[in-house]
Amino acid sequence: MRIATWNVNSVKARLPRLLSWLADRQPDVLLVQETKVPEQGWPAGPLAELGYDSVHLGSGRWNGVGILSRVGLADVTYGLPGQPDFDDAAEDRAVGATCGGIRLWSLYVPNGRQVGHLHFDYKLRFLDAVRAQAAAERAALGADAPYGLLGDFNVAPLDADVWDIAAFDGATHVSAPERAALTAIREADPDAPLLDLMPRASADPADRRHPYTFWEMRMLGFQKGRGMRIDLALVNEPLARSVRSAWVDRDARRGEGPSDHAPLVLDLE
DNA sequence: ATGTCGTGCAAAGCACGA
Repeated sequence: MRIATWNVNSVKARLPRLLSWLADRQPDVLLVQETKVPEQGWPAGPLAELGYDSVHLGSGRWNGVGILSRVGLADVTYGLPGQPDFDDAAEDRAVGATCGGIRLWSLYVPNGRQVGHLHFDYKLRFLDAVRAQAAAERAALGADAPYGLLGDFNVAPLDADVWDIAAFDGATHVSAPERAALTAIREADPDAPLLDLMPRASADPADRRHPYTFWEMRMLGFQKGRGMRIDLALVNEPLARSVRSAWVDRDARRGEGPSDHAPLVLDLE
């Protein structure tokens, strides 16, 4: 079984690449973020032609999250219970479902913009809602139920997860409060922490590069190797023990018209 | 900080978000 997460940065602009990626890589489940389409723009038909059931949460030009599955798609939850609003509205940043017996969330954590910005506080509150939901859900499902929070967290967990930590002095994505919020999600149950699965940088087992998942479009970030590992898979032990390999599909960042994010792929036993 | 994208408006360039 193969599970992947990918911030596609517009499902409309990326549809040809998305469909060819699905055909090539054959994931059983794909969690997508930043679809940037309302419901009527979701390409359920073309995805069904490739064998995927899908659900989508989107209402406009920003955000939007979805789940594609060919191993079942049950108990769908649209949005996080207790999710904070921004500008008096709940944004389309979280959808959960059970696929092939695994409880999964597709998450698009707010960017934060600048440390101290209203959006930064919103980001921290969103992360806290993720923590609360995961804690409640895991308690209800039981310790043996495989569970994973996947998506674009917009937080680099470690200094090594950005191309040059010195360039991030005072910036979002690496600040102490963001990392503390991430740790709080992982360690909500100290007896059963979620693991931040560290992928390989590519499908090549010998690849020793750092496994970035995002490179800025501006300033030729990819070409200059200026990446960040901000797309994460936080999984519990029952799911982690079945993961044979985790890798970033760097090739999906190459060529004409890529997303600024590469897919993160988990191959399970 | 920004050399790039993607979106939608009411457009034929701009504002916004990342």
